[in-house]
Amino acid sequence: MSSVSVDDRTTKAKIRDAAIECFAEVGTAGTTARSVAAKAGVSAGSVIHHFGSMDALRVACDTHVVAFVRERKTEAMGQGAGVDPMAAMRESSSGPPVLAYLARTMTDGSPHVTELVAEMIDDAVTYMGAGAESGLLNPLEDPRGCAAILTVWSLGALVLHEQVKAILGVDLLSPDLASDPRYVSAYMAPAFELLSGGMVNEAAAARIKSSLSDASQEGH
Amino acid sequence: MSSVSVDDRTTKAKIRDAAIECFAEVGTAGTTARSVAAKAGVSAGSVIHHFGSMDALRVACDTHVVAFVRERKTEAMGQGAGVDPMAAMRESSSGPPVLAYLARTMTDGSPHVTELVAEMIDDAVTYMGAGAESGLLNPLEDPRGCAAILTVWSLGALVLHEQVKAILGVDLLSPDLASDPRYVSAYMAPAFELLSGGMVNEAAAARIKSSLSDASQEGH
DNA sequence: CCAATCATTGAACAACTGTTTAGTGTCTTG
DNA sequence: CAAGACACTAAACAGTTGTTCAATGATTGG
Repeated sequence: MSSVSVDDRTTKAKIRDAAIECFAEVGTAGTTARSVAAKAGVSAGSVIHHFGSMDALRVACDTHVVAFVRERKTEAMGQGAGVDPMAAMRESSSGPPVLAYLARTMTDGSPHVTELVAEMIDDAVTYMGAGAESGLLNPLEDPRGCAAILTVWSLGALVLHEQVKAILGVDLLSPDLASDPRYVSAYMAPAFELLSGGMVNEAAAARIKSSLSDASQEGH
Repeated sequence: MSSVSVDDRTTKAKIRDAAIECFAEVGTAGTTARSVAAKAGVSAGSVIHHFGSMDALRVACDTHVVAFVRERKTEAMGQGAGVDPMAAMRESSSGPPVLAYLARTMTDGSPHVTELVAEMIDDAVTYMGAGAESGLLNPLEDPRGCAAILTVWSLGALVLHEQVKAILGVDLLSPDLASDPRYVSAYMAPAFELLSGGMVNEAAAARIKSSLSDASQEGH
């Protein structure tokens, strides 16, 4: 077995993975060609030689991460709808830190990432439809709208993982998040309370809902 | 009236406001001393002269924005609890773009911003308590936890405002957001549906809840 | 085995960064 | 009115940035 602790990645792949790490750690503007080169164990010139420019490297990382996430997603969907579609990406300990990369670069406006978000909403619609059929979830008036909001909230919490850690003591990027008791008690429990009819009074909600639809009618 | 279209701000205040704009537009790492100077109509040396260093300027912006938000917050709380505590900051059209600044810098880990988030959670607890007394909201098992989750979701959506604009066609930073019919129909309506007991089936939620509390007990 | 392509490097480049400095006005204060 | 403190600037500084380039070593196809 020659593959024991031997890095058989291409130099280009090494550089790409190192860049993903850098982007995840210090952000898009903070990563330099030389820091990527140092982390990959090559020269700065080699980074440019393989990718042409730092912008192109950024694009290559975007497409690679998005493709990676896409794979894991379809993998996870094949095994039935879990409650947490992001668990698969979190728990893949090997390879570059794709979740941290997404959390960092989601605010930098990459078109690939925006596409990915749209796909995640599509997936959420599917997941929630399956949950409705199994009786876990109620049928919704606006399934796509609800899936979009829920996805944005979920991704937003991920982007704010540092704030979440400071406030709730929970690291949303931790690979073994699901088994963290604080995650269950401080994050999942309140979230479930809010989403299982705990927050807005139903009678009041009906009143507000009608006034909302009135207001949106005015707009047309 | 000598105040008609006369900028009576101190040079220092001009520089600070220009810096807030720059940070909001291109982020912490993207703003340079010269770009701030250009926007303020002064020289780069003057920026350093007034603030000592770029890091100190960043801190000054943080503290100023946080203080500004604090003022508006207590102002809004004095006038009774509205549904949207961030409306006041959004609609203050004059002055630097504090909301955009927060949305940009919230991921850059400033201690002042973290403090502010903690305060916003405190406020949310108060708001939600008032809502419960007025009958709009149900009493919650974990008021603080729910307030924290709701605040993180709300701020996360703000941080992802560019993604939200691309997906829902709604600009969460727009000063007249509340009167945008797309905001009402594409954001508020689904959010209300989710939070008014629309999503998780109550019977299923009860089952999950008990299993959640079991799991968190194991952790101790 | 030779030639040609490719990978890789260290040095050099211009452009930019934050910051310093010396100098010039412009106030305030005695 | 004189003098010192302050505001402000343009120029220069050292450091870092992305990128280029010439040179060397490795691979590979004929």
